[in-house]
Amino acid sequence: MSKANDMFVQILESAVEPFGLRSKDFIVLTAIDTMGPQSQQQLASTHGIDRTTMVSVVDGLERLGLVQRARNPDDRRKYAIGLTSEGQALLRHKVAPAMLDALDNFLAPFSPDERELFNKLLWRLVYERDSPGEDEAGERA
Amino acid sequence: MSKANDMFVQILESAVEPFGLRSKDFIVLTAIDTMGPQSQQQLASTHGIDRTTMVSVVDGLERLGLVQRARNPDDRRKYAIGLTSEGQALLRHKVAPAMLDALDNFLAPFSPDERELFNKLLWRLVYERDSPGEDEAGERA
DNA sequence: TATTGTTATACTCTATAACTATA
DNA sequence: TATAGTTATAGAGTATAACAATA
Repeated sequence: MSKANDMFVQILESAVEPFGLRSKDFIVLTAIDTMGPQSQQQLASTHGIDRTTMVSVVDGLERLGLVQRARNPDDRRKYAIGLTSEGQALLRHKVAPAMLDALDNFLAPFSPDERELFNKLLWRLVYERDSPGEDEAGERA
Repeated sequence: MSKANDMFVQILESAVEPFGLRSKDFIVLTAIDTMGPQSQQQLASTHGIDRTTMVSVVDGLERLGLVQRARNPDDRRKYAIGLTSEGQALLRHKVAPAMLDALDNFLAPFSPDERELFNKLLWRLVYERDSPGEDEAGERA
């Protein structure tokens, strides 16, 4: 399991590395492209990233000219982190295709049916579970 | 994938934590119990752990009285790290069962057939792959 | 008072370099 | 000269605490 995940992570990291990105950057760019401009808190909490870490992630993306920090006029404490046109173009035409390629490479040992099956099993493993930590009364010493 | 692995790791770590152990410790203890006394280098390289890290892993296990450092008489540079009787008893009767319990808990969403299927798919994902990095000539820009 | 973003700081994990003793 | 073990050190990566601006 962990070995497969290590390969998975390394393949995805290698896919975005030529663009000077980490997989975290891809996640953030995709979230903005999909959901629209968001605050750093939203971007952080949605993806289980610490908000202080998100500062440097956005710093890096801004330095690359891929996102821009605009203030949210409705709540001036928040930013509205949005994609620049360059950021959107790079994500859609270069980075996302590279990620899809990498995922395809990772799943190369599987047939299309097996890919679907594997995905379903993984999904159930994560989400089809009794409320975690709720039945700890029955734990063994 | 990574989310499932995070759960996997956390469940296994929680299983050995009551014994004051980390999953790395379990791996080392099991390796010694299975293969017999080994040098720190063997223990390290076999499981992709750095040899300097292995020093502190063995330090911790020795402090807990679970392993002992004996010199290898055939090559006095090497240790022969062996289990103490306490270490073997704890591993076999407490830690290993806790690990099996944890694994069972992790795979709870699956039926027996699905567990076997999932294992086979994972195995193929890791090992049924073209020699990694060999066909990079065909990589895209 | 609480929240957003920021900075400085600390902590964990791991890797590198240099040393010793042995081969 | 090379290897096993050790130590000190440095580098990621991440988390905690405290602060300013805003709500």
